[in-house]
Amino acid sequence: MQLKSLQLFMDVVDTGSFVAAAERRHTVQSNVTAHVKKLEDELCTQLIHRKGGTRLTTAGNTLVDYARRMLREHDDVLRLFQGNGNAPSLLRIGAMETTTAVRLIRRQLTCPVSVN
Amino acid sequence: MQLKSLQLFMDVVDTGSFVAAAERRHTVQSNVTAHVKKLEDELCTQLIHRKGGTRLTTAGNTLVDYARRMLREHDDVLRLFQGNGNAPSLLRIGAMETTTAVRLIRRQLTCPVSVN
DNA sequence: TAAAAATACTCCATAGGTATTTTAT
DNA sequence: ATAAAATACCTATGGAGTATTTTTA
Repeated sequence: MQLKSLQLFMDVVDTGSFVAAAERRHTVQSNVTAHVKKLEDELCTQLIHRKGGTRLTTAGNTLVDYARRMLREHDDVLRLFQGNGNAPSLLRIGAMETTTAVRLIRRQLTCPVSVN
Repeated sequence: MQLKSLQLFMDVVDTGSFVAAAERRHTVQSNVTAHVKKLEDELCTQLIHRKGGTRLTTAGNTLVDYARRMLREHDDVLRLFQGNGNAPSLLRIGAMETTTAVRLIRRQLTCPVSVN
């Protein structure tokens, strides 16, 4: 089971549709379908009725409670760790050439870095 | 962040070494290293000191609390959903030919299925 | 020098995407 | 007829493994 699947599942629950959930998470509908389906396979139960607008099954309703708690913990730990002690909060980047700047922003920045 | 990473992180914490954690989870040491490293990258902090036997950093100690809660919820939901109502609890497989039986057990069984 | 962890690399599963088909209003 | 979900298919990322190198008691 993946947190990402639970997240997408909750997005479907919140928005009421797979399409809307995909938009909210900046992904595509088929990806949402795949994640929910995987959850359903893992738990061997249908979680969402797909007729006449999405509606939670009993099992789905049960899962919601657990998903909320787990995702809440996840959010908490992320918020706690970002902006922690030794990590510099300021990122300054300088470049002489436009092309260089373009190359700089192509690098995926994960941890905050200071360039002096 | 993945639950699997948190699980392996906790295994290191519990066993005191990457090698032992790998054995416990039936995987390899380099995999444990990769998962813990990924967590450290995501949180931009070192979680475990690797000198003189593994020892938690302050950040690692903080993470332990969250990891425990999340993994506990995960275990709970799995236990709750296995052995649920409509899923048959008995699996019976029959085959006339040895080769057929061999092919049968090659199929990864996820949800419980009854074959009559 | 004998362990444990890091690193380099390979391979394969699968997540994420596009395009299409099916289903239901 | 149209909007949403399922399905088929493709590609690329990254997880899991082997082998090796570094590290440190």
